[in-house]
Amino acid sequence: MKILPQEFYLSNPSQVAVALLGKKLVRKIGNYTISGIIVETEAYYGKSDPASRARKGGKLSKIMLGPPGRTLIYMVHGNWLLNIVTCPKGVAGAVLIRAIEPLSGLSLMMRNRGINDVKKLTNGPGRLTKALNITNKLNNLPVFDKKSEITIYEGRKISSKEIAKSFRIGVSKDLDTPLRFYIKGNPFVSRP
DNA sequence: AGGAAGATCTACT
DNA sequence: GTAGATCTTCCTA
Repeated sequence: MKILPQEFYLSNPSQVAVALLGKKLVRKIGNYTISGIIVETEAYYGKSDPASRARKGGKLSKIMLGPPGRTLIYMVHGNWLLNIVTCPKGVAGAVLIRAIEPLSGLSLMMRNRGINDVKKLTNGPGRLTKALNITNKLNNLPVFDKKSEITIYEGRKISSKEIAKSFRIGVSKDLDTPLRFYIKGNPFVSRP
């Protein structure tokens, strides 16, 4: 299976968010591998976006302004959230991975989460980072590099008919445009 | 040094 | 459906 090149992440956040649906997220831990299909994403912009962390400045906005195709990880309400940086260097943008459909490494995920219910394993941004054991140590890693602990590969082709969109979830101030995208009818999305 | 906010989760009714 | 726990980062004094 082919790894996605860095150019894949050059375009604007909402385009990349749609394109990431159906792709395969791979997490390597030592000799073990956990993988899943991305089924739900959200797009975030720069300072024009009231919900974006780039607005506050600091270390995170530096990563967001950096080159695309890198991980951006940070904590909210005691949960780590996984994002991928988009847009060329100098432009702020990111895509939040909200949910995946587990493919392999199920038993390891269950151990990390402490539950046995597969449907609740990765159907939320904080849940999936716990299942994949993602922390801020993995910040700023290139996901287009085979050697990284987090990588994204070509997955299943998704037709535009299968894609649904809505407003973002949990944000205090949203924009006028729907920026959340998910695969219609998939049981692993956080909210139908 | 202290405090508040925040793109959430779980448990309980 | 709602309440409370959660913890890192950034802002202010």
